[in-house]
Amino acid sequence: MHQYGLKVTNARIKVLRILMQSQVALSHGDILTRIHGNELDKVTLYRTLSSFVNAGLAHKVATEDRTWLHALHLPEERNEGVEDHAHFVCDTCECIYCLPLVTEDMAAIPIKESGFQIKSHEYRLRGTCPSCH
Amino acid sequence: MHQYGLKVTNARIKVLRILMQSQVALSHGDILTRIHGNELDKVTLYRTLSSFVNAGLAHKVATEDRTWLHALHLPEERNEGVEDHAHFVCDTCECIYCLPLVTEDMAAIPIKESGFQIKSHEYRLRGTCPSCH
DNA sequence: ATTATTATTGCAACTTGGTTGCATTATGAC
DNA sequence: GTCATAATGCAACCAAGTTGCAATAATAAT
Ligand SMILES: [Mn+2]
Ligand SMILES: [Mn+2]
Ligand SMILES: [Zn+2]
Ligand SMILES: [Zn+2]
Repeated sequence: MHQYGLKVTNARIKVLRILMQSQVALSHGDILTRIHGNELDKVTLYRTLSSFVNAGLAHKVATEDRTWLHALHLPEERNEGVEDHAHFVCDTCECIYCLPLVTEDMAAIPIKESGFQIKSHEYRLRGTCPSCH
Repeated sequence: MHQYGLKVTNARIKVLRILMQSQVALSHGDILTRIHGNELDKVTLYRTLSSFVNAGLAHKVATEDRTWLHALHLPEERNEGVEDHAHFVCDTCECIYCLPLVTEDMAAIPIKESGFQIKSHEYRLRGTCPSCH
């Protein structure tokens, strides 16, 4: 965490652990309830999460119901220069999975000549996740 | 509008006109300010928009700052059975364009064998739109 | 055309997810 | 250990969207 320019605090250690243990992106509420005893102010959690995002440790995903989910960056993104990955939204459990899915080559082609200059892209899939069928 | 099972009202006519005239998806606020004199209750506008969505006349797109934009369905979707289209988000003007971009074949392949059952998908591009460069 | 049925509208109050200001406390450089 | 600076907790706040309900307008029935 030092290497990201962040002071090591109690709150950050707890939240980082929780994010590391999760297969899916987590909401503010998800994280709060996973904190034993709930002993963490909600504002502190908001600020902890955005410190992770600013430091480049995590990223956030907007959901359909106007909330943010947070997840650590994928290992692929750490090592190589992969910026964009896909997300899978489960219709049943509402979970959002980060998928190390390379979509680069898909991007430019279709609207190449239309005056849109593409810099990045997100591919979002919906359906049923492995643990829901 | 009758054909969609909706009563023809003043509010709906106004909002439908505004949506038809726009190249990009519009926010609640965008639409309110486009209404001459502002003479439309904010709740009525919310309900007008969701009546359009429920009736199958329009659709909504979630933005990064957790609000909804609304746009009429593309003509392609009306005629054929095209369900999903792509969106282009301009970094500069923040506008969101609906793109008649067929992404069907891209969907299934990469995570086919992973236990995810894909039902629909959205492809979101970011960059600079034609009127911003 | 008049009336009756039913959906739509407007207003006020409310909910929810998240932010801001500020005094207190903890971290890490020295 | 001392000190500068950043993180925390608390209360108040904000903005997008929702709900309840009485008044009103659109259409169907007569
Ligand atoms: Mn992700
Ligand atoms: Mn669209
Ligand atoms: Zn699931
Ligand atoms: Zn633009």
